[in-house]
Amino acid sequence: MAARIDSANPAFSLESLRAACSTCGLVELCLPLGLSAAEIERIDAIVRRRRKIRKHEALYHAGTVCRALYAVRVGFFKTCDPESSGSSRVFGFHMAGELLGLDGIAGGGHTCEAIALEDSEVCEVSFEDLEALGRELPALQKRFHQILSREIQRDHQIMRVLACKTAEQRLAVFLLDLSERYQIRGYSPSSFYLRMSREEIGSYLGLQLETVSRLFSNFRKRGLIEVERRHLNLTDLPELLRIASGPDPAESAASGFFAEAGSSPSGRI
Amino acid sequence: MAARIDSANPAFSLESLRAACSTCGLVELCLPLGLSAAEIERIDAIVRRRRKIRKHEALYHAGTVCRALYAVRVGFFKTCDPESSGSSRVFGFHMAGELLGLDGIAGGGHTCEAIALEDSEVCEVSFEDLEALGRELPALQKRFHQILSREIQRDHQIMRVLACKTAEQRLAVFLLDLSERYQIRGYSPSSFYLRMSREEIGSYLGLQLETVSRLFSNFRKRGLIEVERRHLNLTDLPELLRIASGPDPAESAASGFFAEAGSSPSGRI
DNA sequence: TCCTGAGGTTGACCCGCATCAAAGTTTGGG
DNA sequence: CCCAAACTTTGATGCGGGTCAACCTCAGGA
Repeated sequence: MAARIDSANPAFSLESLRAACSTCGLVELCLPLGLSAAEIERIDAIVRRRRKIRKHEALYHAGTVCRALYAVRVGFFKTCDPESSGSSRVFGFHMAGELLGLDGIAGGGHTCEAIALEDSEVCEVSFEDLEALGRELPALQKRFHQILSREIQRDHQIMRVLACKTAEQRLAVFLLDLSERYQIRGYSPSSFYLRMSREEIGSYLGLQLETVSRLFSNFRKRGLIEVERRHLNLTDLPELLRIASGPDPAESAASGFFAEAGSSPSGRI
Repeated sequence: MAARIDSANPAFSLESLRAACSTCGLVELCLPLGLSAAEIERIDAIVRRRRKIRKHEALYHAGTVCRALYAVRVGFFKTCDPESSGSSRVFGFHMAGELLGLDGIAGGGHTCEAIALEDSEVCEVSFEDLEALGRELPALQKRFHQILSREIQRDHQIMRVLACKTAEQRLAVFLLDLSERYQIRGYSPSSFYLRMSREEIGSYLGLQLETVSRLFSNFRKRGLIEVERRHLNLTDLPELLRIASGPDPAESAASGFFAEAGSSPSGRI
């Protein structure tokens, strides 16, 4: 699954087990983006360990006072409210190269939990160490602030969708977002597996699972997608884009969700 | 209006016009929270100027590449999508001591604009300077990260509300949030003026202005509030809390919005 | 192999809120 | 002082999507 990116590594060596960023194919997506080789080696030193998280297991729980960040190396996560009360609200889905745990920085522990949706692997970075190194490497400091700020931007986009868009628009936005993020990582933007259930999609988009299911069927009938269980084929990206940006194609589409998200390869990150 | 807080200052002096944080009554809310007197004096040096923004004027526009942050000193702001298309989506309301412009850090300019809802005043801090000083003062660096992280936490709470709550719950959550933030600033938690229109409230909560108006009337009839145009009196805070946290009082209320927001004086900041 | 439970699809019904409409109220400018 | 525009309230109506329910498929375990 992640072969295409991992193949950028020289090989599966001892080196790649100990060190981290210097030999990682995700260097162009993750924390070290834009840093020099020398700077990246400094980061290697604070990446404590790589943790493997099995499907359905938690990387961290809500309330945990773990003062660390996690970079997804392999796999797929969701962040959500504690599962204690059955249907927990999903805040986001997280792919390789994305940082988890940004909500825990403010103190008082994580406000949500991170669950692996497939067997995954993360790099753990002590937040203390990251701050300390940031004081030495302005480029790292700036990069970290950029990541935090972009998370805020992204949350705003989700708020836009939740507050203003119809169910149909929400699903189109969601599929296009996934598409773009897969493309950035070197995968097909139009054909991929959904790692999450209909219920998790619905929770993320503020919809019921039945509505999500109906919309998939509806999109299929209109020839926009092919869908078989969790395998998905986006067969009409332009039309999906039109749906996502608003019901009225004549509208100048000035400030639609994807007017910004699409103008530059923002994706997550 | 802001007299109660400003009265903490020695006087309206020349000093208070030039310097900033050292003589500011908001020191316990704003960027310098938790820093030593010596550290705060260092911050004074990078607070470039104080800008006055008149009601309805913009502090910054979307797309502006201004690399600065703004701390609200006096007044009240909304952040929203560009007003170009009439009804612009509101992302948040911002009171004294809160930081604006966090979305602009990621580069590519601000993604939204900040409009004053009353005559206001902000302190401008160059983001470059803040990063540089953060490298010297770990406490400042940590405080800044805390602010960014808390903004993310807060956005998650808004997403929770938008995705899961009914109109009635949303308005109750909104009123209680305002109440708490006024209280933190030394004002009455139960009696205050709304600085924003029904339409702006609706935009923020993902509702139509008519729905907001109807809910105000409904709450009035139920004896929860007294409302006269924009003056508001919360006469039954416990019941508002019950409404906000969920329809079922028997529910353990484990992960409701205000289970967290209420347990500690989080407010904004 | 069957059994079981989780996940997915589809239908029927209806409620909450959007939408359209109209009238009252306040504010600010000439 | 008056007028126009902005804001607010309230009513009538309709639809999008929530809710309840039934059935189907698939994966994993005994």
